[in-house]
Amino acid sequence: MASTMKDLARETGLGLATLSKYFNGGNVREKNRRLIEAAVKKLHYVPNEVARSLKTRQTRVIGVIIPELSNAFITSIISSMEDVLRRHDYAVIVCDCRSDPKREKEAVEFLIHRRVDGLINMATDPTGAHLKAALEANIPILLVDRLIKTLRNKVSAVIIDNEFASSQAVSKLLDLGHRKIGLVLGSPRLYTTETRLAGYLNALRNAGVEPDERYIRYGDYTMDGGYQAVQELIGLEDPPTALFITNFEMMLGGMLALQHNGIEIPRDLSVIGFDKLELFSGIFPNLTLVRQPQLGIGRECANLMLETLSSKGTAVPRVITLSTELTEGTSTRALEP
Amino acid sequence: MASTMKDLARETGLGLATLSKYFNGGNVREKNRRLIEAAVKKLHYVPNEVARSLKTRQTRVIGVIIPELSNAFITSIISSMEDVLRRHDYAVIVCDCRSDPKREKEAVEFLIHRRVDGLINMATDPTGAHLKAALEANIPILLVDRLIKTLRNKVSAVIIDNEFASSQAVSKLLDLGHRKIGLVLGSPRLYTTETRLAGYLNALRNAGVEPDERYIRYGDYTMDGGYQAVQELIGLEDPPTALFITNFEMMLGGMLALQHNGIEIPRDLSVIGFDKLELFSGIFPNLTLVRQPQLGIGRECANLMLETLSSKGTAVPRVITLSTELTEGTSTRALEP
DNA sequence: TTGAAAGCGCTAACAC
DNA sequence: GTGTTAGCGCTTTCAA
Repeated sequence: MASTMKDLARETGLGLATLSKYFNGGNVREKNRRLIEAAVKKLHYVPNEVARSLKTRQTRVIGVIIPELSNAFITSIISSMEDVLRRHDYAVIVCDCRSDPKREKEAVEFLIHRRVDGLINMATDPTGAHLKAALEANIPILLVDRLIKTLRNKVSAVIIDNEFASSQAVSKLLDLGHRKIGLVLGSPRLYTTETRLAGYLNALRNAGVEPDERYIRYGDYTMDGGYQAVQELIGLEDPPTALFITNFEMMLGGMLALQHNGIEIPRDLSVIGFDKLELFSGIFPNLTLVRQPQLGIGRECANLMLETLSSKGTAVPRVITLSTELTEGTSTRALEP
Repeated sequence: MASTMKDLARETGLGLATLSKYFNGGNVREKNRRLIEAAVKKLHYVPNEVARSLKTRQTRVIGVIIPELSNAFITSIISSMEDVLRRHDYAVIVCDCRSDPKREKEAVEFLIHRRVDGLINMATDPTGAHLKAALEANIPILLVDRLIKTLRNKVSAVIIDNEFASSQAVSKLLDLGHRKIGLVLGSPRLYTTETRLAGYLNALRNAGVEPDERYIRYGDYTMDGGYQAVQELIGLEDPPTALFITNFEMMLGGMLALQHNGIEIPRDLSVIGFDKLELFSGIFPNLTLVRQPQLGIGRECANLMLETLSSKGTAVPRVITLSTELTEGTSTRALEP
């Protein structure tokens, strides 16, 4: 059986209060500190975080709910987030809800029972219904990547400037003379889908180009979806001369579709993609793309959560918007008149 | 403030024991059960798992320590593992140690403090030194993917039959008439590296082929490493006619190297790879490869851990070896004499 | 600075 | 079946 503070008290002849103070960084007489340290070593004492949690009413655990763990964009965020959090002695419980709103809600409940100190969520359910219980339980919530309208001003968030990212990419294509620009989006009601669409529309309108519905496709953020969407776009009677594909998986699928159809980039079609993931920089080396600061997102999440936690409820919800970068490759070219 | 069982007791007029029994699935008079359910609803009662943990001495938390979260093979294991575990009301704390033995050891300590019920570890440190504290604390340990020699018969494990997988792949190449077979391995001291090497050597020797050291390269399980290794192999004076590349990342890197050198598969070189990851089945569609049952590995891990936990220390350490599958594509061909 | 004692919310004897 | 009670291992007043 593991030894407890009581054992230490007996061993050292000190009181519980002194020991507790020692472990929590308080001042203890030099002689006693040595006494304690010796006893700790002798008895292999390890503080019991569970008991401490019960008393302090904080578990130092953050629950993280994500749509998919098998997604490089998400794991790189989690990875950097967990790094910062653990360095501050917070543990991370990850719940993968497989993009299923029902599972997502269950995960919230699961984590509430566990009395997590905070919740970080890349939301699957765009209505935010799943977070109601956490809101009522007064658990700090942090949204990542996807805002939820009904929770505006109620919870903090770390996002990227989707509208700008999208309009910047599209403007780039417009500048090159393209007018027929295909857009491949994620699933319809998602925050990122809607904001990226908005950026696209803005850019077109600012350039005096009337958006054409046929050029807008939804690819579910999956590779198959991207393949399908691009397939449809290039099959149009009056196909686009340029493509903006708004996530990594769809980009891969899209590239395949182009390959299968013998369409060469940028000779036949200009393409701007999304997300640079190290692993694949080699495969399609020269794509022009919108890069999100994954590591920065994770870090900001961790820090914002830490800040919220240490403010003990006085913190006002805050939205941190990180900017993306358009890195130019060789997958776009000017449209000859 | 959240309500407690005491509040429920006051509300219902029942004793704590009755309530506790109710929540733990015991028999309660029908009238009382209704009383309790009404009170739970009214007071928004949520059981406090922390208090329960303190009393029962089990946290229902499993600590998982992995070398990298940004690795599709690993996340798919974790994903299926977490799924099963959460269904049994166990939470998973994931610690990514970035393939750093120091961080790995810290993670073990971190999790011990948290009083996790069990530890699942894809080990970075092949000596197993990091697990000593957990062993002493009598925490059930489960190794995944990589065995540790010094812990033999002391801890359970879920692995694949690396030797067989490797020798099967190499035999396949031998059958096709290849004698000069290049092997790209992971980092030198890793379990998987050593066992896959052993399988390679066995297959060669069984076929009466003397292994050639120049054909054996270490690619660190990274894409760059794979690129480099393949680059070296094809640059040899007497280059191999076939390649066996023992993980997914190195395989990608290797394919790139071949591409850059204008080497066509299988015309110029036969290749067998490792791990099928859905996302990329489209990119290199017809590779012959060794497939590991990732989902099965995760599931087996979860079940074995659950079993160990419910046996309350009476369970004998057990190694579960799952088999791989060699799926034939079109990346190999018979060597013409 | 230190010690005694109360209590965090729950479970599990034990007695009824 | 149900109630009473004593902890689980810690933190934290309050006095000394």
